[in-house]
Amino acid sequence: MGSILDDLSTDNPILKELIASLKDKITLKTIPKGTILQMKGEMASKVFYVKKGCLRSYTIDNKGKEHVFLFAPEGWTIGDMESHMLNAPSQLFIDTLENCEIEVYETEFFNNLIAHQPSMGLQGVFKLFKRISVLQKRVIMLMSTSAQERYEDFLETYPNIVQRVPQKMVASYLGITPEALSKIRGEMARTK
Amino acid sequence: MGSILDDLSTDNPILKELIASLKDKITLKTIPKGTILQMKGEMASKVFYVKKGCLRSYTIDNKGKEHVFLFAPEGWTIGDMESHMLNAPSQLFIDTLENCEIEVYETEFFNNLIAHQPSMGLQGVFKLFKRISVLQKRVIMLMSTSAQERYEDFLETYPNIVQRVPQKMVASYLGITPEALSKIRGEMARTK
DNA sequence: CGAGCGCTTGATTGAGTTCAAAAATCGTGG
DNA sequence: CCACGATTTTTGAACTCAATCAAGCGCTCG
Repeated sequence: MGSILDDLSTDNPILKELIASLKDKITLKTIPKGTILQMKGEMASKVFYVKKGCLRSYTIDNKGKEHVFLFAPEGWTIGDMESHMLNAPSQLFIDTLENCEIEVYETEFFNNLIAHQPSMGLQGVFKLFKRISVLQKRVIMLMSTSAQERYEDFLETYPNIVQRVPQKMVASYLGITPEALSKIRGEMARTK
Repeated sequence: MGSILDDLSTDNPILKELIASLKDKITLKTIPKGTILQMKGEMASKVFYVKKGCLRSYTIDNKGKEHVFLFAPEGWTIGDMESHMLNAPSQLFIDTLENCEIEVYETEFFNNLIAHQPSMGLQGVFKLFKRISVLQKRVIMLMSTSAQERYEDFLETYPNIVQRVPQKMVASYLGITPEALSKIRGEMARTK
C-alpha cells in the first residue's frame, strides 16, 4: 500500500521522528466523483496521493477551453508542487474523475519538513527527475508528432486509462478537439 | 560569478570537504561556436553550467527535423540530468551557439556526491521545481495558444536571446517552421 | 568572388478546427 | 427495470492556420 511517505523513507532516527510528528498533516479521504479539490489562483496548494480512483489537473484558457495537464490514477502524486515551492498562485484545477481514496498532504507538512530538514532524500529527487523527463517527452511530442502518433503513444504510456476517462478529456490532454480524436479512432479501427 | 556549486552551498563541514575533494571532476572550458558537446544516444551525460555564451539542447525526429528543447544563455544549467538519474541514454543533442566559457561537470561528480550524501539541498531541489514549472507552462502553451502568442511569450521570457540565436532555431523552439515565423514577424511589424 | 546558408515572400496543400446535427451512452427518477 | 433527458461520441461540410514547395534576395566566410 503506497504513500508519499515511501519517498521520504530514511534510516535517520531524527528524521523518522519528525515525519511521525507530522502525521496529523496527512488525511486519508474518500471523495466522490466530480469533486473539485483545487482551483486555479489558490495559494495554499495541497498535494494528493491517489490510493484508489483517478484525478486530473487542468487549466482553462481565456477562450474558456479546458486543457488537461495530467491524469493521476492509483500510485500517482498530483498537485501544483511547483507553485507551492515557488510560492505562486496555482495554475491548475484539480478534480476527481471517479470516486477516490486519497491521501491529502497539507501545505504545512512540506513546510515543516523543509524547515527542520533542509534536504530531500534520493527517492524524492528521483521522482522530480522522472516528472521532468515525462514533461520533456511531452513537449517534444507536441512539437514533432501528429495527433495520431500522440494518441498511440498515450495508449502505451497509460494502458488502462482510456477506458476510465471520457474521450473528450483524452483529446484535451493530447491538445486536440474531441471531434478530431473521434475521427482518428475511427480511422485506426478501419485500418487494422 | 555563478556556478552549480552555489546550489550545493552548505554549513555541513563534511559535505564541504566532500565537494572540495570532487573539484577535479569540474573543468572550466572555452569552447568555440558550433561544437557538439553531447550526442543523442550517449550514456554518460555531462552537465554544463554556462558562464559565457549560449548553448542549446535539441532532438532530431525520424523525418530528420531538428526540435530545439532549451536555450541556455549565461547563468543557465543544461544537460540531460533526467537521463543521467534514470540511467537511460540521452534523448538530446547539446551544442554551442556562440563561443562559450562553461563549467563541465563529469558524471562522477554527481555520482560521488549522491553516494556519500544521499540527499539534495534546498537550492538544488528548488531548481528542479523551477524547471518543472517552465516545462509545465510550455506544455500548456503548445496546447492552447497560437504560434504568434507563443512567439510573443518567448520574447518576454528570453528578452535578449532573439538577437543571439538564428531565427530558424527560435522557430524550432516554438514548434513551427522558419517560414511560419518569418510570416508572423512580418505581420507583427506591419500591424504596429 | 562565388557558393551556400538564412531569411523572405507567394502559391498550394493538408491536418485539425469549427459549426451543425444525428446517433449512442449515461444517469436518474418514477 | 425502464424511460427520459442530458451528455458524449460520431459524422459531415466548410474553413483556417501552419506546413510544404518553390523562387529570389542578401550575407558571410572560405
